[in-house]
Amino acid sequence: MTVRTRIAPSPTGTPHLGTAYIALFNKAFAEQQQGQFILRIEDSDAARSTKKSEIDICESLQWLNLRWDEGPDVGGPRGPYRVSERLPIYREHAQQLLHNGCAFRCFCSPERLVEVRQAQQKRKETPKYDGHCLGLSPQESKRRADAGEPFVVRLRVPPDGECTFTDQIRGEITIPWQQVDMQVLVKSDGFPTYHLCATVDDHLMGITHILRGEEWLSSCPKHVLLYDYFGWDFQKLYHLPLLRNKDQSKMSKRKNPTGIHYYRDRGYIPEALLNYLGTMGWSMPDGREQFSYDEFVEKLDLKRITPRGPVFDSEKLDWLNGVYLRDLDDADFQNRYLAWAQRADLGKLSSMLKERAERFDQVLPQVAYLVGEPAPFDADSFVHKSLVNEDIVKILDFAERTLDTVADWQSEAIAAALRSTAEKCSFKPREFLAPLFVAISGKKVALPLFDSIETLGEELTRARLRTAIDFLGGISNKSRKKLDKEWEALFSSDA
RNA sequence: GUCCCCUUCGUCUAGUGGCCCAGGACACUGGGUUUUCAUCCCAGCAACAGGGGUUCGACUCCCCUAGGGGACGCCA
Repeated sequence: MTVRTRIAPSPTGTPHLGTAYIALFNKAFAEQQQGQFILRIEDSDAARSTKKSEIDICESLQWLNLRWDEGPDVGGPRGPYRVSERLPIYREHAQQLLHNGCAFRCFCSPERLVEVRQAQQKRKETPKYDGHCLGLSPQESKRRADAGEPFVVRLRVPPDGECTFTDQIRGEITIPWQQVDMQVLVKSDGFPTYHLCATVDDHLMGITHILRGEEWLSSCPKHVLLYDYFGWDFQKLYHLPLLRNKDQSKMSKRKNPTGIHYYRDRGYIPEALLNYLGTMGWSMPDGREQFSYDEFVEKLDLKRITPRGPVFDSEKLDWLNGVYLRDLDDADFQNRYLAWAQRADLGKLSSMLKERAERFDQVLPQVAYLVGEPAPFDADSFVHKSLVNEDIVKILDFAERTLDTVADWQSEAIAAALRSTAEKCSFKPREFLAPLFVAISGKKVALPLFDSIETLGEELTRARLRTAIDFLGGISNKSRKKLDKEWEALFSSDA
């Protein structure tokens, strides 16, 4: 039996480091076993999935050299490799479950579901579906569906007993069925949920080993049940630990740069990043911390994966990247850093740069803070005639939240969003923008703010804002709460 | 709240009952090499969450407590 592994990202945002982490282990293991590594695009959330995100994901995995043997772009014998192109397959399988009584139609309105959930929470019970439509006769169920009443398909779950399965990293795990919700398998728009399509596709695509994030551990019983209902053999499961923030919580963009592009744009080289990711929850038998991807493939032993969630330590990554840079021979180093600095998006700034320069030697200093690190702040970087420290921190924090909502990362959209926030919290645009300018550029004089932000990109911008906030003393839990409230008030008054 | 997972230096980790009064790496501190800086070299700091068992012997096995994390969506 050939080993087949997969990674199934959902194209709903910027490519995440966690995806690269999981991809690395899947790919390396498949390669070691002379099997195949598959990329499947899990675009089962029609509302949030975007083509751009899919392209970004592919591109960032390619940058890391984590190429796939089968996938939406390269095809393969078990395609198609996009959930949205496999709808008839899921429909057929859902039909089968319905037919066997392993699943049932649910006609409950979203409003009712919310009510039920709230009542359960009030009674301190585990929120889950109350089984309202469980008792519908097949005839009744079919009649209502045929009459055009909207419905979802839910998984039938045993009322008692427990589910036992094996995670290859942790051993046997037992979860009471009472804890397991009657999961929606098919949404009212006819799309499958993750649980249905992932299980069906993993089987149909011949996946033999599932290496995925630990967040899936508690939904395993649903997957076990589905495999049981279909009569299929279950894959070997490996739940890799979740990458963590410094405070041990699941790595998130609010607390850490999580986008793969961020690391590329800051000049980490793929070899180093991959190497570092390979030391998260795993170690070489001989303890070596610097190793190439090929060495990783050669020595990878899934049994050596630890279940403990590792904190992503950017300082150690910096050190490792430095080691790699120093190992490059001089010509290589030159080629690579010049290639890195050769950024097409810098071209957009030409008109602004021309106005501000008489010679090329005056151009470089102007873009320095966009291409490289900005000058460090000093005591009076943020001093402002009408703003106190507290205002400035608030502005920086609100700017970060505002930028979160910008879907189209263009200077016009960025400008509009920030201006609107400034107005809402009754700052003059000039006041609101001043601290941002310093936070972004590190200087009092620089290229226009919104264009700088556009060029910097989302994560780099976020990182600068956060650095500035830290420089100003950070945000205590107490003031964080206050800011949350204030933001909430501004935001909801919008509606 | 319920369920599940986890618990070795600040951080990443080695350790699968005696080799461990716990080893390596990052960070930090001190020293050396170097015209500066960086690199490099040397040294130092620093951990088995707590409590019960099991055992001749526990970092390693079991139980409890505590702490951390995750899940509880017509998101994945």
